[in-house]
Amino acid sequence: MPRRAAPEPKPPEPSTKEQLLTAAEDLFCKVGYEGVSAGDVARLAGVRKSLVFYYFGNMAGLFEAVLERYYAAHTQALTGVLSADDDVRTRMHGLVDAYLDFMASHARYASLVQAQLANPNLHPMVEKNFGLLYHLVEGALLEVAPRTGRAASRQLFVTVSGAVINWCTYAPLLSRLMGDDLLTGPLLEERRAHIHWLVGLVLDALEREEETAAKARPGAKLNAKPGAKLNAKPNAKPPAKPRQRAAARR
Amino acid sequence: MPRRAAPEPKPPEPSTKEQLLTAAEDLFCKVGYEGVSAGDVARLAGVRKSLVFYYFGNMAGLFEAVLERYYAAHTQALTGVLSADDDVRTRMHGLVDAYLDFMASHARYASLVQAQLANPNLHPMVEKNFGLLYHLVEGALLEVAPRTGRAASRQLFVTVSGAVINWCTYAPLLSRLMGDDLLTGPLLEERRAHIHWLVGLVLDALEREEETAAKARPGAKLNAKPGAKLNAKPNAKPPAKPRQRAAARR
DNA sequence: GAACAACTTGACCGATCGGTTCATTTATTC
DNA sequence: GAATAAATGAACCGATCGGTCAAGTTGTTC
Repeated sequence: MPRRAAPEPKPPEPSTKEQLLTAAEDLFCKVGYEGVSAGDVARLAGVRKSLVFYYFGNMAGLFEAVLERYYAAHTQALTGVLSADDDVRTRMHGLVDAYLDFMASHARYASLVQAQLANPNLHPMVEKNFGLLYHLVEGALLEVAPRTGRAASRQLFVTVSGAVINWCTYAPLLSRLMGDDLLTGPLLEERRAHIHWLVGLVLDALEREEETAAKARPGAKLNAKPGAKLNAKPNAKPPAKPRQRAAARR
Repeated sequence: MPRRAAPEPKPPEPSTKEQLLTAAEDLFCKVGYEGVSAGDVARLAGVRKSLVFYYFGNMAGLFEAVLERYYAAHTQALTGVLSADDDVRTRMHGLVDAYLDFMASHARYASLVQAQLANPNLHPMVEKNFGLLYHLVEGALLEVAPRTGRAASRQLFVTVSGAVINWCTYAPLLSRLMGDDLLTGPLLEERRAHIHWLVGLVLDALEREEETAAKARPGAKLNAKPGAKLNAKPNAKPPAKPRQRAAARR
């Protein structure tokens, strides 16, 4: 009973391929790519090992299929907020919320990808998708930050993404040290407030720097440089309910 | 010719054990713990595989020996600056410098440890040493930050350590995207300036918050709370040459 | 029901792995 | 130089791995 096209569409009953994919997700996240064998995946999925190779060719193919799922969700989570037409400040805070929520609810993936990124001979698909996400986010940051220097968009990218991701990847470890779960409840909200606070400090500072730079500029050219676009509402919090969670911000 | 004790003490000529250790360092950092076999290590060291087990018992023992070396250096790099008797602001910036310099020059280790930290079933020695470093740094941050809340020391720990470490672990990948090496030259200095700038923003904000909190407090108890100790030199840069590199700070 | 494709099974293969065993060599000590 | 312990080399073992293959089963189409 491999396919359930017409007969009984009510309970979609995951296909063997999907069962394998789900099992592989579980295991990859639990013990990393290198630690998973085809037999493990098949056993968890309740099928024979050879089906792994029937459906995915080899282990790398299986891994790519899992990564594909993850990156699709990841990209979608970010493009949503970045394409909103809020003012830039709201969009930045929205990015933080979207990023943190996504990572907190996909923390196991975060660890999987982080382990891959730390691996010098990383999978081409990880490199490709990381590059895409980098250009996406760094490009968005160029709206408020210069291209180079101590406040460069590339610097902010590493800092902010690290602030989000490391909280999630360190979660299993830090939860033991702190005695509470980092990915839910008060500690997650404390993290959210922390990052929003930080982003606020950075945006304020960028704004001040732009102001002094504009004052120093003899010709009164306004809004001509990156960083100028955010002087609409200096130092204000995002205008009421930018995401579903705005309570803990200030 | 295994031992060179008395005969020719001039060229110390690394013992077989040290050759194995060095080879293991190389390989672990290059392909991660799981990706290294005893035969690989022995081949690189130019000896037989059985010697790995003769000297280290098993692969885990070899890994522990490598980690021991690394963590000793890591801990020493941090305790040095943290025990200095500079004012707290200088000490914080010194911590950043020490941390960044150490990580940039041990980037391969950073990736190795990061991959381990992202691994859910991590090695006990990694967990132990991470805990020690966490308590060391988080304890130091308690001097300037509260224990809980959006600016909590534990929050700052994750943010600052992530800002340093991720730059180094992402380096192989980002260097390709940025077209220049992240771990040397101008990009490393840009990173240094960025983190110092960020730390400065955070310390300034903590100071302001402490001031307003003190004003709100009816009894004029000064310097009673964490965060109070840094109001000696508000918003000033560290007093001239706190580390060997203070040029790029401001 | 014949033909066909999609799916599934279970046995199998060569390679590699961590680890062991044991004989041999080397340096040291008396 | 005999005795001894440390160090080394070489062959080997059982287990597991990724991957293949041929044979079978099941569902679909005519």
